[in-house]
Amino acid sequence: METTTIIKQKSAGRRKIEIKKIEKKSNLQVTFSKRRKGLFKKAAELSVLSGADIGVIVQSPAGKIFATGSRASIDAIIDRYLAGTSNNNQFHQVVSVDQLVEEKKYGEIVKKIEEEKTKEKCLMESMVDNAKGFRRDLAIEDHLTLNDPVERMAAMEELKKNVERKIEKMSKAKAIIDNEGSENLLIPNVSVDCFGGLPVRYLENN
Amino acid sequence: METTTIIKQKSAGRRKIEIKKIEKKSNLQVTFSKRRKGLFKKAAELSVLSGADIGVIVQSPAGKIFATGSRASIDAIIDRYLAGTSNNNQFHQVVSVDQLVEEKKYGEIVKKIEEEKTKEKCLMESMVDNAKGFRRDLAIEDHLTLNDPVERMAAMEELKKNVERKIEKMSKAKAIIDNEGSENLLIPNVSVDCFGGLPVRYLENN
DNA sequence: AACTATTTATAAGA
DNA sequence: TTCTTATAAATAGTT
Repeated sequence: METTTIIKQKSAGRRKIEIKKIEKKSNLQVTFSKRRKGLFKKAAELSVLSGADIGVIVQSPAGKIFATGSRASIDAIIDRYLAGTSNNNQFHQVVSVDQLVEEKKYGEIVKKIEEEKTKEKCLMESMVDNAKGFRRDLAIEDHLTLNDPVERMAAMEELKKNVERKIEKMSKAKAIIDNEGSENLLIPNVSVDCFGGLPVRYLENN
Repeated sequence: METTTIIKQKSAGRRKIEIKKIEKKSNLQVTFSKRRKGLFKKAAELSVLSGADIGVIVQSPAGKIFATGSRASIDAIIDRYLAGTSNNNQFHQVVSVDQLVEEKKYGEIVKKIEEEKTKEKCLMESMVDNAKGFRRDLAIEDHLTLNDPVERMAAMEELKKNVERKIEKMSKAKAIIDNEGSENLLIPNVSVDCFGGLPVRYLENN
């Protein structure tokens, strides 16, 4: 007597897909859901493992917005992002005096300050009359309890005040550079990249 | 004669790790680098596959900042993020009239507008005197060519103007609600979550 | 929502 | 840093 063993495949299993817009609406919905969740998990893991501050914001095709961020609040990250600048591939040097002091690298501090001072001086001289090249400014609030137009307006007013404070700060910074050098204008290194629309080019070598 | 076959393991292979701060500095550096790259790849893939707008910003423990964003620019995302609000778990309904029109769901449009109108009215009435609960406002610019204090100041001025425009817009929105209802105040659904510091809680059920 | 075969990401090691 | 490889983790298609 012969027996036939039928192994029933319960699933076809994962298949490779091409990374391009999913047209089938039901598939798109479920893929968005799965991968959005996966992305947030990866962000959280990276933050915990490395201590990095991370902010992620996603808007689904249906217009629903999801955001996640690390402990230091997106605010602090954005603030530093705003303070930092890049010009094509010519980045400013990362300088964190506190960190260097902690590592007792006083020589490096002096060296970096001198470098920054030179850079800022050059930039100041060459770009005073060339400050119109920006196109976009972003405003964001990450608070959880804004839920009516009145609150939102109040938040906007607050943001406006914050911007004014930042402008004041930058004015002082400019004065300091003019008078004393750029010791108080230490600038974090910023790498910015865009994907979508253009070919995907996430940072490979930084 | 006997032969002994030695199978040399070229690598120990991947091992499971616990998701907690990596203490060994060299490991942390390489893990940050790999996972940051992986995160950006995932973000780019999600954006392409689903057409979602995505912004990711990461600051390494060393202070270096990386950012990536989808085609519609982080600006547009943040703008909608700012327009949208959430109150604990009581979210506004996603309403995209264009989308509904495309799907010829006119009945749903009317229904949703009515729902929003009711919600806004309730919120307006109950929260007029309670608009002080926010704590943070964020300012960000994602332009690549700001590279000196003068340019940054100019950007700040521009941001200030944008904020003023937004306040004006919100004022108009408020007037519209008062006079006509909330048809022009369709609010995206916003889900915000924080990880790090607090226990990791990325969105499981949304 | 679950399942699972596969693909993809990645921890160590070289 | 860059490469390899064993293994862990994510996920596409199915139910």
